[in-house]
Amino acid sequence: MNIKLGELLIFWYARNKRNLPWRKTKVPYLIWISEVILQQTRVDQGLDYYLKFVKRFPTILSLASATEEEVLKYWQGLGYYSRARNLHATATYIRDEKDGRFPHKYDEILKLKGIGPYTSAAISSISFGLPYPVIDGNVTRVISRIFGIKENVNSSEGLNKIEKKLKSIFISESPGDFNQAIMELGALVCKPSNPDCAHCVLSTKCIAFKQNLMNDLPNKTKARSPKNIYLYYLVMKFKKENIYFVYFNKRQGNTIWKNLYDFPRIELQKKEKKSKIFNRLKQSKFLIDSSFEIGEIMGPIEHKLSHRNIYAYFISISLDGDLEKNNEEQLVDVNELEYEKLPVPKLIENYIKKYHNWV
DNA sequence: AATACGGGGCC
DNA sequence: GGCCCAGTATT
Repeated sequence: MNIKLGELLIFWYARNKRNLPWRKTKVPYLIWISEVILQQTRVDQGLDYYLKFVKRFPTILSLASATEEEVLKYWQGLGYYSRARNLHATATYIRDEKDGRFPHKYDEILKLKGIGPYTSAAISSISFGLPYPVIDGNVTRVISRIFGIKENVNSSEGLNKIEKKLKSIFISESPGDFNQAIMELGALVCKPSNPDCAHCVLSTKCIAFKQNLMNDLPNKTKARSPKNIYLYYLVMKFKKENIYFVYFNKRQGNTIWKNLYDFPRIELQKKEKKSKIFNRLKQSKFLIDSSFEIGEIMGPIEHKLSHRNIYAYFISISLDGDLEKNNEEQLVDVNELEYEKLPVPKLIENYIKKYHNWV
């Protein structure tokens, strides 16, 4: 008896898989949403977002009918917000151009905004039973260990080897189960550090295990260290008809947190003295013609991203009244109730929750 | 081929 | 403090 490696994987998966909501369906829309949420995101982090998202937007049509702002609000805190913008854009595209039906072919799915090779293969295999193997971080790790692939998996050479070996064990009769099985093994057993080889169904066939290379594989290019930036947010408050408002800024352009809201800000590469900040502040285009009073400064609040270490300061500023609107930034005056509907970056959410007072 | 894009968990 | 995560788009 010579059981195939792929069969072993599927057998293990059947007995050990987690009970996750998107595993109870094959509906392309739901698989799509789950796969996009899980891009660069762990199940634990994405699970609640998935449940709330599909409850509010249960169909392609409901998602297409919503505003992007509301979709972003449901995404708030999850990061990589282009995912949410692309989901919304693609939903409207499918509604308007595809008769509301999700495409059925790998190549068609691949063309959709926000869907790359991984996600198209995942949807194709899980929803439509098409024989496309997925390659994600889990698969790369599992394959490189099983076959002892030492090439840098970030290189095209390494990736080609991964792909070739993966195809050699792929079970095209059960593509969805195979794909989820190998990812599940990567997530639960063949973990990045301290893999649980003692409980791995593949250990006897695993080169990394046999040669004790588990902690050396996969061989990856190490990430560059993040850059420090210093943000000085202007929290401009004023009173209108006995209600307190703050100016928020809808972020424009192709940059971080696009279409989310924060405050007008001064961005610096280095930490500067308060006096220098105040000088910059008084000359800022928002305040140059207004009368105002500087209140307390909060911070720094540290906010660490994969590519940035942000040190954020929040400068409370009391205005006498309305500001003249500035064209370059999209300023909106927002009160406490209106704020609840606005999508904001986690950093801003943290500040508001912990430190901001509206009056 | 390299970089931007978020945020959280683990060691 | 670095590494990694059910990646994609852009340069």
